[in-house]
Amino acid sequence: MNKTTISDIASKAGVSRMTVSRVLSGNGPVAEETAKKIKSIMAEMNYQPNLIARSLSIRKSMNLGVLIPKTEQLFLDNYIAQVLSGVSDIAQENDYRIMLVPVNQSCSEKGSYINYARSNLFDGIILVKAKINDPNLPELAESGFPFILVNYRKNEHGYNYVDSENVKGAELAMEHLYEKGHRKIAFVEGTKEETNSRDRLKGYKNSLKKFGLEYREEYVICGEFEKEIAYERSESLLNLVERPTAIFCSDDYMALGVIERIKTYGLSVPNDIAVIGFDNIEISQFSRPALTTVRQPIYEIGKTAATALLNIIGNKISQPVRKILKTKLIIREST
Amino acid sequence: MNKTTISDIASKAGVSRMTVSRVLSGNGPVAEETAKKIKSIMAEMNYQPNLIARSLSIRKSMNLGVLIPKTEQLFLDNYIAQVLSGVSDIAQENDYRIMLVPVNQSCSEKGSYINYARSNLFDGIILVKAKINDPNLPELAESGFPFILVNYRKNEHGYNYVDSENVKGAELAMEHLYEKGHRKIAFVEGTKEETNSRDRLKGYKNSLKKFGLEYREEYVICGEFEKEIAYERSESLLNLVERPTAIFCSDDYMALGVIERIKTYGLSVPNDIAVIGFDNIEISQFSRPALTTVRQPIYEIGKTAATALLNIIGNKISQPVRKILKTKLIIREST
DNA sequence: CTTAAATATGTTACCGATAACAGTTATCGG
DNA sequence: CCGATAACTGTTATCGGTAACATATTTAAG
Repeated sequence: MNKTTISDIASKAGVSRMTVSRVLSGNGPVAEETAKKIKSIMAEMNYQPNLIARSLSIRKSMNLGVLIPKTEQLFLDNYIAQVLSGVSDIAQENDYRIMLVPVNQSCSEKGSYINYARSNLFDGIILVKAKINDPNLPELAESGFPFILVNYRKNEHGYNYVDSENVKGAELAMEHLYEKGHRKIAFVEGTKEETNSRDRLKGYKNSLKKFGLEYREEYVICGEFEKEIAYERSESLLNLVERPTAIFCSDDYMALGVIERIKTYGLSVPNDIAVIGFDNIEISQFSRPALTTVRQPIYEIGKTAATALLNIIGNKISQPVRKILKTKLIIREST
Repeated sequence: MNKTTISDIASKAGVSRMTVSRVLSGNGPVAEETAKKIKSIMAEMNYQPNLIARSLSIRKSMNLGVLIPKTEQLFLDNYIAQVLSGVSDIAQENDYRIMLVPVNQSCSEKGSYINYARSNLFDGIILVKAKINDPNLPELAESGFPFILVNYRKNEHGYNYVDSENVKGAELAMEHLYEKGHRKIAFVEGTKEETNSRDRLKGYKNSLKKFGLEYREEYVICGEFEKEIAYERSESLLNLVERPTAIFCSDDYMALGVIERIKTYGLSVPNDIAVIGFDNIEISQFSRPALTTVRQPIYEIGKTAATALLNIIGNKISQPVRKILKTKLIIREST
């Protein structure tokens, strides 16, 4: 399969490569007759421009890099899948392509993905679920390379982000539990390394204060945003003498793990213990009991991030992008 | 952010660009001292090679294109997410990158994605869930461009594929239903345009014959592999005078839709009607009742496809790739 | 009818890397 | 001590496009 190049077309049409290039791009005048001839030759020879060569020439890759923390079976994470859907839709509308880059969780290695910015592979980067102590971030921000954070909030110079109302979302969840009569409410943290996890904890604490409830250390455990870990560690909550009557989990996956563990104790959700999640992933409506949760508009977050990134790339924006999307309580059966 | 190029490094080090290139690739001899100096300058200047330029030069993009049928919220499809996970893992191991390309369902437009093959963007293509009458396929096969089909079987010259045992998988499901005592078994087809859907239908028919059961047209409906459509159309099954006692669905999403519909009739699954799915997507274990289904090793399919594709690209393989992975019955509560 | 502007096309250089070939110097065996 | 080989480095051309400038031909305006 030897590719047809612009030179092949040019020589067959008896014109210079430049004339062919003009037909391709539509810029610059070409005689109607010439253009017609060139077009027919292109069709006949199945010509497709070499996009790599074009990228090199115009100094734009027409690619967006989507960097996601590398985990096992990457895309099974429904959250990431939804973000990707949003990004993909916007990219397509703008003739951009998407390149997936799983980056190592252990973000300690410096220069691990800042190098992608320097590799000319992407015109911009979408960083999903960045970690708070990620040493690449300051470097990236300083470099001026177009990038945007998804679900990571940082109000410093050079940072752009799209996030959802995590603090308020957590408060919504807590209000709901409080109204249901719960006073002993435990909290399952995600990872301490992500801003949205911290924000949800903050919302939890805010609410306790507001309702005049005591903050108890033994009521807070860390589930690392993983179902299995939440399953394991929730044991400590269930063994407490003053067992909580409700458990607020920082994400749905952990909520599912916690519910599973509660069942092993022969306890019922929500009668013995109510459980609420966060995110509203696809499964939450199918699990049993169906999960009460706080909806994040994840697909919209992806769309918003991609749109903003394209604006940054196109220099259509001067101010930093800092968007916070609304969350919403979705009441089902687990509370 | 002006990128440092190989020329910058070369002139700063007082050598030719070629020497720098040799240090980069590790091919060709470079004096230890020179190499050291060049490396330190590269580090100092934050040099990263322009991968676009390199691609043009070596005539390899180091990208795999993953073409998936464009649907709403693309990546929510758990099947695609699992394939992607597998592909991504293998790609990473081999320093390849993944580019996602949603392609229009209406595959009628000729040349829609064959052009990707000619654009030099990819070294190979993974085609997920191709349609039977896709006019691009023969053209692609003829072109000799490296590609592999996932869940599409076609034993013709130029076609490579990875699929699972769909016929046998369907027979496993039918056996299970038969053993459970069911004699009136309905079938919900996926789309007639995919080979795996046809294969499952074939397995259904095979089993009917084997068990001496009559094939009834009114027992077969088409759900287009969509939960909502299956929900709608399953009505016709439930309204039959001789209502089926079991419904075999070509995929899990449709099974979920069917179960939902059965519930609206005030009937119970599995007591009144048993339902079995296909795929074993993530949700199937969470739904209620938990879904009995036929597991496809989707993640492995992705891995296998990517591995094979890389072999084809590297010319390490001369024979067509035709792999069929095993399916397995997973019994839960819906039967 | 002349000149300026618009149209149509070509030339040269360049994007940033690598391949192929060509020197030059150092090393080694006989 | 000399020729041969290996080690090191450079030169030139090329991948397939596009930008900037130059030139030739029309067309329009005065």
